[in-house]
Amino acid sequence: MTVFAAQGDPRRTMELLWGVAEHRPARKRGLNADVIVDAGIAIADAHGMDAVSMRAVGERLGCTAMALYTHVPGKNELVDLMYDRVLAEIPGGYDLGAGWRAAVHAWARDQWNFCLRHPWALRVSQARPVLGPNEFAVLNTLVGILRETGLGPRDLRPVVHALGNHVRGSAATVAEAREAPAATGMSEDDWWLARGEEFASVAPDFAERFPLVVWIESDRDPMPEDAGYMEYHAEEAFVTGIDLLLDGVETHVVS
Amino acid sequence: MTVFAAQGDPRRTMELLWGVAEHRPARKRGLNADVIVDAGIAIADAHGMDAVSMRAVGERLGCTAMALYTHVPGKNELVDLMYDRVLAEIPGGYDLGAGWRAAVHAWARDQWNFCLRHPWALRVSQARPVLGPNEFAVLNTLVGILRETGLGPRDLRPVVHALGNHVRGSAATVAEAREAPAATGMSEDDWWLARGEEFASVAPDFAERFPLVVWIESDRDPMPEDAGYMEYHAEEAFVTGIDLLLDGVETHVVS
DNA sequence: GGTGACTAGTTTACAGCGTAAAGAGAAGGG
DNA sequence: CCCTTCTCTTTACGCTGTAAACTAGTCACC
Repeated sequence: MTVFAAQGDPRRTMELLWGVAEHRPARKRGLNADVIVDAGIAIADAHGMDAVSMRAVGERLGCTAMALYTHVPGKNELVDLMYDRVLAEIPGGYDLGAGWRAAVHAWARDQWNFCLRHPWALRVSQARPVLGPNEFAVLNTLVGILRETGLGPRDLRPVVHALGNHVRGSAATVAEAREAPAATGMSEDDWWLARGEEFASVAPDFAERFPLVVWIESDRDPMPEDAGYMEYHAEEAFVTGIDLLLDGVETHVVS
Repeated sequence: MTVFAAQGDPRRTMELLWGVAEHRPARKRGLNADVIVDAGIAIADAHGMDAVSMRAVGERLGCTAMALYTHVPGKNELVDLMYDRVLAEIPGGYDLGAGWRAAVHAWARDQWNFCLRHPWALRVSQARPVLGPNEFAVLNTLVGILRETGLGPRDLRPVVHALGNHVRGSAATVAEAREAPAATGMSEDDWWLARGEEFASVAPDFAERFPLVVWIESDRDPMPEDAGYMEYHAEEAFVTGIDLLLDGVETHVVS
């Protein structure tokens, strides 16, 4: 399920996001939006987004699924709140002493780590932003770094998009590679082995049909033994890709 | 639901993908893997990935959901087959007469159009590739263009990843923006309006808290009236982002 | 203090999902 | 003609988000 930003009762959701919901201290019996969001995050971190069901969250809190609806408008809104909450982990200030390139790399690295710590966050739609405070804080920080290039908003907007796409895309590959064994009941090695065997028998003329695929996959460094195939190559492509983008940015800076 | 490449009976799935399954012509009563895949694609194109259920596919073909299991191992495998089938639409040859930059742009444009024609294809996991013939054909084509740069596999692999991430990321934003109204029952304009109103009341100090967000969003050309907000800006960022990447590639070519 | 309003939480129910298991009915070979 | 084999249907299970109705506990007020 792709998760869309909340549709029902936008006011209530925004109030919860920005923390201006009137905190009803009276008559609280333990349950409130905060602990529900925490429980959701704990489940998502441990077992993935698909494991986050209203029943599962309720069970973790010792109540029924329906009890949650008193404090949270619905599941979509719960996911929005979870998303904005974890975004707060991302640091807000980067040292610009070593130049904007180094700062962007540090930012990208933090973003990457964040995505792997909370892979489910990658499933929240970017098309209808959650519009929570921490989402803006992250953007504000990145723009603060990029402004050091001396470029203006028109030039920097595509950079922001491209960086975000690259981080999210690379991280998604790794995140899915990690989720897959649990979802399919097959480890990465087993999967590639099983696929590879079938592969040879089903497409014996592979090298003739796709010579350039063989070419692009050639000339690789040997992989560390303990690394997952997809994971290792995705991380490599992630770092090099950031550099590629920044090389492109630099060509505009010089001019 | 993120769709993972098939786990059950890899042999059968690979045979179906590569078309070497023994075509059982005898005793066919209309139903076979091909028409099932076509029906799935038709539903997905018209109503999105979430509308593709075994029951829905069955209904479109005038049979029950369970009848499909005779011809297709399961839903994950059906989606894999749908994915590889539509990938065949992507052209296989690009004119290199105008240089590799123009060819990459043409490739990216075709890829972009493909993603918007079949937005559900963006939901197929990249971590466990489907390994169908058309997936390799697309890669083969792109590498054929990029090799014109004169760079080797080690340099080009990150380029392939970054291009793919950027196209997919940009297209996903648009695709989700188009899906969202149906999923949330609220048009894009209504949604932004409703959110915007709450926004002002809930975060009146926005400009002071996130000055750089305000800055980066400034200095925009006026938007065409008939364009969706997200859609318009995502396409703009897509095209400019490709150029940015290629600028980066070019710095390596010259050296 | 009694009483009505409000609120938090439970119970039940519904329509949808993927698919396992078993049965029905037709086609083809001996 | 019978028996095997294959296609398709029926039924069922456990899962999902959440609407609706109900229960119980707390507070304000006459």
